[in-house]
Amino acid sequence: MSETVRTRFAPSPTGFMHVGNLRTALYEYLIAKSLGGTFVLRIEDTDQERKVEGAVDIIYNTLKKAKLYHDEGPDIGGQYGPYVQSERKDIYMPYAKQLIENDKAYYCFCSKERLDSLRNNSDEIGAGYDRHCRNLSKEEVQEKLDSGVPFVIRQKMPLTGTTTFKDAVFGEISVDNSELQDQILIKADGYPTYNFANVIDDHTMNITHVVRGSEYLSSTPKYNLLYEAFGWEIPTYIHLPLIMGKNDDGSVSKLSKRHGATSFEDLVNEGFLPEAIINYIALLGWCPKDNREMFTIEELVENFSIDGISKSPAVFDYEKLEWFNSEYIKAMPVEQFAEVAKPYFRKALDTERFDCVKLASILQQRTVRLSEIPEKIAFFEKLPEYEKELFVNKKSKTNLDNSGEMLSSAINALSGISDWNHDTIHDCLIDLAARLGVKNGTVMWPVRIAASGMTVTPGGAVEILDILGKEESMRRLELGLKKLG
RNA sequence: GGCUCGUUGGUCAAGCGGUUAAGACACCGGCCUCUCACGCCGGUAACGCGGGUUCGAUUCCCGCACGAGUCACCA
Repeated sequence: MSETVRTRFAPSPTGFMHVGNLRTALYEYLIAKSLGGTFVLRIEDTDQERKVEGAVDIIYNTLKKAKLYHDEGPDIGGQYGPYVQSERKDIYMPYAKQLIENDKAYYCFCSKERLDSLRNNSDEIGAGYDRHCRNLSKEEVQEKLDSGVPFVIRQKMPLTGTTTFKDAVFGEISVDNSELQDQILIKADGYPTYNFANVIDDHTMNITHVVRGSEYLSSTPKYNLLYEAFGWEIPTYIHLPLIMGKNDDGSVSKLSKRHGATSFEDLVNEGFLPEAIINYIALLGWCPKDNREMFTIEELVENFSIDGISKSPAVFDYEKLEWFNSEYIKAMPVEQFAEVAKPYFRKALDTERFDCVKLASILQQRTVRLSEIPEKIAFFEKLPEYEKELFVNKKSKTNLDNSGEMLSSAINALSGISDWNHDTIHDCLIDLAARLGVKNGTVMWPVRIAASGMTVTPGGAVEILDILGKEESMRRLELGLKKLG
């Protein structure tokens, strides 16, 4: 028995990574790493009907992008393998049989139909299984087994008493044993249920800290009864508060697809950076001692502690995530942001013709989600149709008359620039405003409108002209002048 | 419905018997400014209710209310 902390992330390959799952993975990783322990990846694919092709790869990719590197797992091995439950199929049955021998479990031959009718005929919700097969005689069992009647194996719950356990977050929790169903351990197809596989795997993989969502809180006593039946040491439980989503009517419920983008992939597609997502979800249910908010994954490892985990559910707030995202974007060196943003540039324009770093520099302070980049820069590629009324702006003191004058003066002045760059354009236009005795905006507004065809643009007139280049700039200014008549 | 858990501003949350009850997001002002942003300054806004315990409860206990989770051959 080693003393090291071992946690495990045990997702089912469903084809996407729900943020709730990702947060669980994150905390499991943080708990292990902050305690110098080991983080294990185990794939729980005992539900053969819900298998999804390629789903395991999504898990690997997500973990990698999120920098939640596991120490053991199906892809990298380890001394507690195999790490895929379907490959461990044979190890569960002997344990189940051992339970039967010890009178802690029993064969159940009830058909699905019988169970269904049991449910339908009961007016009470959750009436559950009637324990019909619980007291079958040895002979009856043997006879059915011999004649090949399909069976499941159910856990034999104590009918009286209470089961109590201690959770590292929620404290002591007690449940009356009479509340516990005789849950199925081994399904008719021979596969173990999650409930059973989990316990067997966690124990045989030497998991010391079981971390999971608080939806498992009320079923944990069942697992403990299993541990006790085997005489195994009960692990440390760390149940995490749920992540909620806001419904249209203002109520909240466990975050699910109807709340919008709720998988890591969705979020990335919507233009969020993995670092921002991780940083945000780290704070959903955990708070550091010093209330700090910005954390790299390494810093999270340094600062994480179990006692900072909260009990109450947290509503997932896209606006706060957006704030984190914009903070991460702003913190990048501009060249790095240009690289990250390049795929989005391509959606709007020909990246060969424009300076991506310059584009990045005007967008960096204004980007909340990467996905909104294309619409912001589309005007560089193609000047949009626009009404001449856009030239009218009260604050800049421009109107249909003076805008034309400004434009023609600007064209005049700018045409003299031989070295077309940000500074020369800037100085030229500022000088012009001074010469004409008008405020800077009176020159800049019409120029920017003519250059972009938009009232709101990333960057100002100078930046836009610079990126457009002299030739295209002059063409657009002339066009604007013509439009003003 | 039974059981389990939870309850500090709209949201995330600090607080762990005595505080002017932090901070962040959002929101609202102002400044900066060639638009929008960024940045800076400032502002609005909270302890679910009722009983105890205590000199004193947001903090401890009990009820209630509200909310959530869970009651599958899904995980």
